[in-house]
Parts: sequence; structure tokens; C-alpha cells
Amino acid sequence: MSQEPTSNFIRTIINEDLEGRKCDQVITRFPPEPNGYLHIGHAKSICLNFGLASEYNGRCNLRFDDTNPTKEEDEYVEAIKEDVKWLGFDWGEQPLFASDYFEQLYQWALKLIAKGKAYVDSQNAEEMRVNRGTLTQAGTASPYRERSVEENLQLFEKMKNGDFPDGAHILRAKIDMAAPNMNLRDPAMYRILHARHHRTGDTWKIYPMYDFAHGQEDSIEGVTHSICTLEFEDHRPLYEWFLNELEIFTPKQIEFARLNLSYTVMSKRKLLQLVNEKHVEGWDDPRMPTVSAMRRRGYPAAAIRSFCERIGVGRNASWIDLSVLEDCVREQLNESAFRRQAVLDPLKVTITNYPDDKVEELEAPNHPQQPELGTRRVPFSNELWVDRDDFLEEPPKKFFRLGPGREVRLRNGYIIKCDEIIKDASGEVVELKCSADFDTLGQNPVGRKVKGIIHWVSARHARKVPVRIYDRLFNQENPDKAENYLTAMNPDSLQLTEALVEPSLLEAKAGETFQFERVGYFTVDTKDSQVGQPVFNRTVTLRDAWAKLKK
RNA sequence: UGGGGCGUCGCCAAGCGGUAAGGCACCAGAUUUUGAUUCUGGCAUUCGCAGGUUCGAUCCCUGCCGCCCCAGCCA
Repeated sequence: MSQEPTSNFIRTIINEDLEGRKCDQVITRFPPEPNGYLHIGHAKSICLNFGLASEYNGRCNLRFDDTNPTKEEDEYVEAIKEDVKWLGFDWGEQPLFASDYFEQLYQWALKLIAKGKAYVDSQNAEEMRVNRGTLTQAGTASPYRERSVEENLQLFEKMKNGDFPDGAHILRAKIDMAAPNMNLRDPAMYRILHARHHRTGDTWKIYPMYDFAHGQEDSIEGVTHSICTLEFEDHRPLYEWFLNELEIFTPKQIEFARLNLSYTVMSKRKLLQLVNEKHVEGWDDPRMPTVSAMRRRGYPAAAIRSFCERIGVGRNASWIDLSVLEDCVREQLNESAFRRQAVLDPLKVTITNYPDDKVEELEAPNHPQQPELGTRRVPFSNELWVDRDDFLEEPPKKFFRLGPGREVRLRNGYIIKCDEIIKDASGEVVELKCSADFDTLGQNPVGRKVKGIIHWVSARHARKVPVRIYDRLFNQENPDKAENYLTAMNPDSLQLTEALVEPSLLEAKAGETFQFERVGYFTVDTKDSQVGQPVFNRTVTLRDAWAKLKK
């Protein structure tokens, strides 16, 4: 279905660079920090960076920006690799790490000190903050700003050797304390951190700041187009300052607007809080906006890719409605998911003219539009379950399901007519007595049209399976607008229930997705299912024109 | 009230001086043993507002207005 990708400003820039011979290949990179799981916003960046690289026959590096050992873990590295791979992208032999460049970065810091472009500051964090000035007031120089090169070198050496506690000193670039761009007011380059790094262990006592690392990492890797989000636009002059002072290759940075999805939060800090405080069951809880959660929920990777293509890329602060993502999921699943029948809210139907001891195995296609996908057998008997909302005692005009005296087709089966309604003492309908027209299997009756079709399952043969009905995690379009986003959580985001399913579903394997006809797509949970005992996650509902009509 | 961005249909988004692509949503109709899918057709005399330049402006200039980002030893 992927037609000519629509033009966007990044492709335009790349085309110009290629034509103007500013570069002769395209090298991009996806640089996550391994401090959390990837979310759908990262997926946008992944699809962009890897997509562009493959479009232009270039390369995209997966590089972990692991410059802050206090927040990074191997667990995240592994999870991120799995997610990128699952999304369908290939980063070549091995992923890269910022920590691979620690020695080089250190040498470059030395070079800047030697050039008189960096100094060791001994103010504490609070003093630095105050002296940085404000948006409208210039900062004031640190009393340590004019230390000699020799002294700076000595102090930095000691910082590196671990002679000082965290926070005692810091290496700063000497740029301009009055710069209107705050990033240029002598930004921090290296801080002391006595922390064990997930890859370099205890080798380093000082770690580079992101701003002193990122541009150089891209430079080392020969990244031609360094694509990042808008908030880094103000940092670009700083990166270019470092690159110029260091006299090394300057990649072209291009910024785009990050993704905002309605009814969800996207900051890793908040996602981590949801996990840590057990508001959800983990990073891959199917309600989370993470890639791993979507995978577990049953979203196909292709749906996420098509979503990223569909939303495009620009510089506007855009808000995408969750329904766009869900629609991409339907688009993919409609193609691939096998059809099955399942009843979530059962109402008993007895076929009065069908022998009590008779069972038929009706043949039903796995996919009505793709006969090559084969068929399965569905048992039929005189006692069935149908869904409660397929019956109305007083049907409104446009309702063409079951009602007193009404006919309806049983999906893949006979047409039946509702002859009698049985109620319990409280007046609730508990059973329908119906008669079947046995001339309607696989063919329409002559002389009348039966428009309604409902799904069903043979009571005697049905199997009960646990089902989880998921809904949006938040009730507010933009949870960040709430005083505290946690108060915007949807208390009904998870409903545990059961479904009565046709027997073939018991053999469903973990990760498989089915369409429960007329209901939605359901995926066998990969964590909680046992062989022969699937647990289903509702991936997404089907579009429902009737629900819309009702309103 | 410093700096950096952004404003094109309900939501995204092309367009880069020659007279408004596309997708989604929506509406109408057709097909349909899923009220699903599919298929047809409709859907911005107008590009935040006001001036200006020009034969001609969404595209250039000026001024307003609105929104986003920046004052971590986070990334």
C-alpha cells in the first residue's frame, strides 16, 4: 500500500544536499538514552531516521546516548534493541554507544582547555544557577573563569582521577555569559560522577554532558543529517561552536516537531513513574504508549510504520488523535487476522426445531476476502450464545438485529426467527426461543431479505477464556494540562472479563491476533497465556457504524 | 519585555511568485452472510490578521495577534 512517500521538508533538504554535492550519501542515526523503554514518539523518530537512510540507500546507526550512568541500565539497552528490530529496522553489526567515545571526548575536552576555551568552575550548582542570569538579564562571570590553562588542566586531571566528590568542580566551555541564547552561557561540559556506568564500570569519575557529546558523536560517525526534535534547535549553535573549535566535521542538524498523541503522556519521566508506582503493570502493560506495550497489545509493526508515514513530519506542534493510530492498526489487522466467533456478553438462544442431540460442523472461512487462507469447522447445536446487544425487545427503526418475531442470519449458519422471549422473575430477558430456516445455509431465502447478521457460538461447545478490555489510559485529551496528570487517569482503562469462544481458539498461540467477528481484534497475550489456555487482549475494536447511528 | 521556532480544511500535511497536492475524519451512494472490509462521488474563491511590493503573493517586505521551546552539574 505504500505509494510514493509524500514530500516533506527533510527530504527536500536532503535532495538539495545531494544535488548540490554537499554530501554524497545519507547517514542518519537514532540516538536513544537507555533510561527507559521506547514509546510511539521514538517510533516516529526511528521510522524517520531508518526510513530516510534506506530510501536513499544510506545507513542509520543505532547509537545509545549513555552519558549519564545514574539513569542508564542494560535492561533498557536490550529492550530498545528488541523494539527497533521488531519495528523492522536494521542497524548493521553492532549498536554504537556514546561511551565508546569517552576517551576521544576526554581528549577533546583537554584540547579546549589548552585553547583557553574551557575552564574548571568551582562554584556549586546553586551559584551557577544564580550567575547564569535570566531570560532577560545577562549572567555574571564565575570567579574561576580566568583560571590559567595549567591550573585548569591540573584540576581537570584530578577530577578525572576521582580526587574530588561529586559536584565539587565542573568543566565549562568559555563562551559568553551574556549570550541571549542560554545554551551559550558557559555550558557545562563535564561533571564529576562517582557512579558505575553500565558499560565502562568504574573507569570514569567524570562524564560528558549530552551537549558536549552529541555533536561530536555524530561527527565521529560521519552523520550527514542529524535529525532531532525541535527543543534542540537552540542547542545547535553550541554544537557548532564545539565542532568548529575542535575543527572536526559538522553534520547538518535538522529539527522536527515531536509527536503528541491525545489521551496519552509521552515523557519518559512520567512513564517511569507509572511503572514505578504501579499505576500500570509494567513498561509493556498494553495500555502504555510504549513500543513493547503495543506489541503485546497486538499492534502490528506495520501499523506503527504506516502511522508514522501517515502523520508526516513537520515543525508544527501537532496533536494526533489516538484514533488515527487505532485506524492504522485496523488497516493492517483487517488484512491478516483470521476470523473467529466469540461472545462477550452472552444471551441464550434455543433453536426449537433443531434436534437436541444433533451437532453439525459448519464450515466457515478464515478470511472472507482471502479464501486461500482456508476454512475451519464451527460446531452448531440447538443451544447457542449470542451477544446481548444483538437483541432488543423494542427495536428502533434502523435496528436490524434480533427482536420479537424478527429474523436474523447467524453468521456462517442459518437464518433464525425469534418466536418467544423468556424472562426471569426480575423481568430480565434470559433466553430466546427461535426457529431456524434450514434452507438458508449458504444461500439466501427467496422472497424476503434478511439484513441482520449476528455472531454466535454453540453453548455446548463454547470455551470460556479470559479477556482484557483495554481503553485509553487517560480521560483527558492532554493529561499534562491537569494539575497532576495522574488525576487524569481513566479508572476503567482495564476491564477483566470472559468470552465464550469457538473451540478452535483454544489452540491459539501467544502473539496471534484474531478478529472476533463484529466485535474487534484480540491478541493472545504473550505473558499470561498457557498452552491451551489463551488469555486475550483486546487490541482494538472494529469500526461501528451502528454505535455512531445510535447517537 | 532576551533568544529560538511555528501559524495552509475538524486532525496531519504538500506548496517556496503564476492563480490551493495528498492522507485521515466527515457527508452521500453502491457492493457485502462481519452495521466490518471494499468501491464511487462530495468536502479550503482561500492560506493567523492588517498593510505594502508586484501584471500577479499562501509564497517577498513591514507591523500586529496567537501558540510552542530555552534559565539541569538531564537527555
